[in-house]
Amino acid sequence: MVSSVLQSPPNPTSAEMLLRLRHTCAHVLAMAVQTLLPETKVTIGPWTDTGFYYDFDRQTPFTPDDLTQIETEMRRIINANLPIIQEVVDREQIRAEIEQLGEPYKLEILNSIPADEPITRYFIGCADTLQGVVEASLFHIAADTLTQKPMGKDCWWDLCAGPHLNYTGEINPDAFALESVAGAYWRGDETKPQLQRIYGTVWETPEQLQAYLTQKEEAKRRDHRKLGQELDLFSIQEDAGGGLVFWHPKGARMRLVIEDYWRKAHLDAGYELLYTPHIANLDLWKTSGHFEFYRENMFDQMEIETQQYQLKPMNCPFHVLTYQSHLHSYRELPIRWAELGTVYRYERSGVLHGLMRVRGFTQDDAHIFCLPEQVADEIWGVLNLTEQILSDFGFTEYEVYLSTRPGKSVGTDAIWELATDALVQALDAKGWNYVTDEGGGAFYGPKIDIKIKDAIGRLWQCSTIQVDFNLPERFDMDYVAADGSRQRPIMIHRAIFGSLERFFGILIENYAGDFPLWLAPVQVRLLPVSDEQRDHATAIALQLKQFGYRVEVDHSGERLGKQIRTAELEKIPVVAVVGKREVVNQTLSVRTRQSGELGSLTLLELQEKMQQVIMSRHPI
RNA sequence: GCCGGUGUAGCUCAGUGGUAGAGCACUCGAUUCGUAAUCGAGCGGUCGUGAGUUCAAAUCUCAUCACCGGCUCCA
Repeated sequence: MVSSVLQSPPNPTSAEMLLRLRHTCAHVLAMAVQTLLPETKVTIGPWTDTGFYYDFDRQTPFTPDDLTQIETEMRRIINANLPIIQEVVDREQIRAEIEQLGEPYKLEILNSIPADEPITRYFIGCADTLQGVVEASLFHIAADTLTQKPMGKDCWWDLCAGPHLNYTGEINPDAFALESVAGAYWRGDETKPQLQRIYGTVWETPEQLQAYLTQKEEAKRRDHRKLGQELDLFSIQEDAGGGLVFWHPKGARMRLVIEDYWRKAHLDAGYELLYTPHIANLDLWKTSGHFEFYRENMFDQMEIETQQYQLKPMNCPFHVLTYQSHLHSYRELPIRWAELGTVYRYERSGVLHGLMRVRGFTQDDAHIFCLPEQVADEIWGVLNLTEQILSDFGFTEYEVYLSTRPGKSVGTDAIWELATDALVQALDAKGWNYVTDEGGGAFYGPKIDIKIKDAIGRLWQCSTIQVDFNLPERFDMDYVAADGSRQRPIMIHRAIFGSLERFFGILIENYAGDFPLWLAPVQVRLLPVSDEQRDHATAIALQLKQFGYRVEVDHSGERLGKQIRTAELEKIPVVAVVGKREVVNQTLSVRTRQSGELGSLTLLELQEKMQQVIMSRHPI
C-alpha cells in the first residue's frame, strides 16, 4: 500500500507554500494558454487538494495535443524565472483596462468584489515595464505606477487576491503536470455558460508528484468497476440500461453474507424487519410530499386500472403506512423498523457511475418512531450500531457532520431545538468529534452524516441519521399518551450502508478485491495435482460445503502451477492442494494469499483455522 | 442533462477507404504433472445501433445508445 499524500489537503495555515505554488501554477497555466491561444478568455483558477485548475472560455475546446503544448509553454515560463509582482489597483482604472482587454468574466469578478475591499492584480514577467519599480519595492507596487500596460510575450497579469510565489522559477518543472480537460459551468451554475476547465497537479518536489501519481494508480487498481468485472461480481449492461445493477453469483454470495450479517445485527439491536412493495398509489407520494418536492428524481407514473401508480424512490411512506395500520400506545415506543428496501430514482445519464451512482438500489433503511424524550437515546443507539457494523466491515475511521436548521424549513423552533440538542447529546455521549454544518439540514429536520475512511485515505459518505418532523405531520401520525390524549411521534430515518450497491463498491475498493475470509465469494479452492485426485478433492469440498464454507474444486485439468496462478488472479484467500501424499496422509497442503504456505493440515485443522479467521473478520 | 473522449471476439487490445487480426478465455486432443502460465488444433465478430457519402466503410459524415473524465446533482 502506498502512503497517502492526500490526507491533509493544503490550506492557508498548514501549507502556505503549497497553496502559493498551486495558485501561481494556475496563473502560469492561464498565461501559457493566452500566449498560445490569445482568443481565449480567462475566468478563475483556484488551487485544489491535489493541484489547481483554470476555467477558460473559448469556442473550440482544448485537445490533448493543446495540453501538451500548453505544458511545454508552462515549462518555458517557469524556466524563464519571471518575477511575480502584486499591484494594488484603483477600481476604475483596472475596470478600464479589463474592458480594453475584453475579458467579460474578469469584469464580472471585479464587480462582485465588495466596495471596501482592496483590489489587487498579479503580474507575471513584464520585466521591461516594471523594472524600476521592482527594485524600489520588491514584489509590491503601488497604484498608479502603471497604466494601460499591454500584455505580450512574457508579460501577463490577472486580477487576483493572491497570495503567490515571488518567481515562476520557484515551481519545480518536474513536479507539475496537466491532467485533463473538462467542461465546467461558469460559477458552478448549469444555467450559465459552459467553460473549458484544465486540471493540473503540482507539488513541491518531484517525489511528491510521483507519490501522488502512484496514489492515483492505486485508486485505478482498486476501481470497483474494473474489479467487479475481473472478479465476476456484478455487471451493468447496455441492453438493460444504465444504472441498473446485475449481481452475478459471486457478488450475490457476498451480498447474502452482508445481508445476513445486517439482519442479525438489527434483530440484536431491537429492530423488527419489514418488507414493503415496490410500487404504490401516487396519492401516497402526494401525501408524503415527494411528488411535490422530489419529483425530478422519480420515474414516470404508470397507470393501473385508471389509478396512477408510482415506482418507489423512498421507503419511508411505506413504513409510515405500516405504523398507521393500527393505533399505538406510548408504551410501544420506540418502534424500530428496518428494511432492505429497493428504490428507483431517476438520475441524469451523465451522473451514473458504476455501483456508486445508480438508478435502482437497495437501501438498508430503518425508521424509528419515538417520544420526544427518547430521541437522544435512540440516536445514541443508532451511532453505536453504526460503529459496530462499519467496524466489522473494516472501517474504523469516520468524519462526522451535524447539519442544522436551514432557512426554509418546517416545524417549530422548540422542536428543532429539541431534535438538534438530542443529536448533539448523542454525539457527545458517543464521544465523537463532529463538524457542524450550519443550515445544512433537510427542510424537515436536522441530521448526522458519517463519512468512512478507506484503506487509502479516501472518504465515502454512507451513513445518515435524520430526524423528521414533516412526515408524521403530513400523515397525521399519532400515539395514545399516558393521559389518553393523541400525540405526534417523532420519526428518525437512518441508513448505515446507505445503499448496498454503493457500499459493495466501497468494499471492493477498500479491500482492492482481496476480501477477508468472512466475505470472500470463494473461500477455499481445492486443487488436484492430477486427475487421480479429483474425486478425493470433490469429496472434501462436499464436506466443507456442508459445514457452510464457500468452496470449489478446480476441474480445469491444468498443472498445479497454472491452477495456483488462476486462484491467485481470482484472489481466492485459501487454496488446498490435493496430491498423492495428501490422499495417503488424509491431509491438505494449504496455501493462503496473505501468509503463503501453511503446510500440511488435516481437514479439521483447516476448518479450525478458517473458523478463527472468519470470526475475527480479518484476512487469513 | 451539459462539455470533451471512447466503443472491433467473453476479456485486453492491433487494424486510417479495398478479403476483419493477436494474446488470454472457451472447446477438443495429447500430456498426469507438486505451489503464479505444458503443447497442438479448433470455435468465436452484420467492427455499439441506425441512416448517409462512395464502385467499395471498422475506417468519412450525421443521429442515437452506452461507457470514461469532469460540471451540476446525489445513497
